[in-house]
Amino acid sequence: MASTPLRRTVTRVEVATDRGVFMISVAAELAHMHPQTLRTYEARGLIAPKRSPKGTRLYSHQDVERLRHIQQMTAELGLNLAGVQRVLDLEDEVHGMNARIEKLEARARDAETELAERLEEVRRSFRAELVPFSKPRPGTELARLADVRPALRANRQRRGRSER
Amino acid sequence: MASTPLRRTVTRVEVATDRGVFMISVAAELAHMHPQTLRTYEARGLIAPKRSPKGTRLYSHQDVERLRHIQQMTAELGLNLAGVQRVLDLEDEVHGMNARIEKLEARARDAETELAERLEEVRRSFRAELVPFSKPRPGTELARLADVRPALRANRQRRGRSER
DNA sequence: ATGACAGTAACGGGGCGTGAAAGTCT
DNA sequence: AAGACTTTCACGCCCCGTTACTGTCA
Repeated sequence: MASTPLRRTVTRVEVATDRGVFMISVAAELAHMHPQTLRTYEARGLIAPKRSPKGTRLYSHQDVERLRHIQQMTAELGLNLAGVQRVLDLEDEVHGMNARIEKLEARARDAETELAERLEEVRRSFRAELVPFSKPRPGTELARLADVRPALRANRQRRGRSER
Repeated sequence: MASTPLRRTVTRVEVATDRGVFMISVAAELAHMHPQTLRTYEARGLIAPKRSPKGTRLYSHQDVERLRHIQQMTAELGLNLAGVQRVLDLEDEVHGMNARIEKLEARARDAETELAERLEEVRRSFRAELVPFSKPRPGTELARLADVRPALRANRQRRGRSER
């Protein structure tokens, strides 16, 4: 039986982050916690692992991440579980608002460039269809239409005042 | 000594909300706390009352509000002080973000109505100076210029897709 | 001299992590 | 039969609100 020495190999597996794959002992070790602590957290509603058909808890990658986050709050910052619960709620809220802000910023930016583009387009069409045309008499609507940039500038200033 | 019976009267005073006016015993009573608890909170950095020239703590109306808020978190929700600290920070953040969202929403709304107004104005000027004018031939730039609303509508839809 | 302030220190109840005991399933 | 899961319960540490003691000032 001169067996070849055992060799430790490394494998890589693709798993959905919300798929329950770790049993409680593994999840506890990954999160540096006591298994019983994980059960307590579940009873408190801080975490909700899936269950196997046999009833054993199955923790997903996301669950482990959450556990680590909780561990950091309790061990390093000294929060109790009531505090953890509240903080998790607030952090969710903050993330939601951040996403909202991103979208609003993009929308505001779009609307402004849209405005500039549209006016530019109008100006171009105007010229294309009426050329050749003599320079509009100063002070007329046509004169203003011939160059819309001053309006845009005034526009930006007006908004700038009410901001930040 | 047939003194007239004492009569309790009510007075009203205007005071800046950040002006230190309550000594510790009063502030403690207003917040339903023990005076010593207030000193502990100050040592923990949860509250920062002003000081009189003699060194006695002076709590403002805002301070009392904050104390009540802390009291509600510890007594009703069961947070410990570490949790309170973190929650207060997060709540500040949420308030700041809320203000930011308000401004962004107003700005986006302005930009959109601005766009509509500007185009409408262009259209009106156009008509005013060129009337009487025959109906533009369909498919020409002039036909599109004569009514800008379809462009606006398409515009809104395009933005709508990338939203919420 | 009384009373409210200041600070430091000790008691005590409750939260929570850990460990043990007992049952079930493979 | 051994081992890992399940639940329930008890021990013990630590946080923190309260109380008590002492000193200072008006």
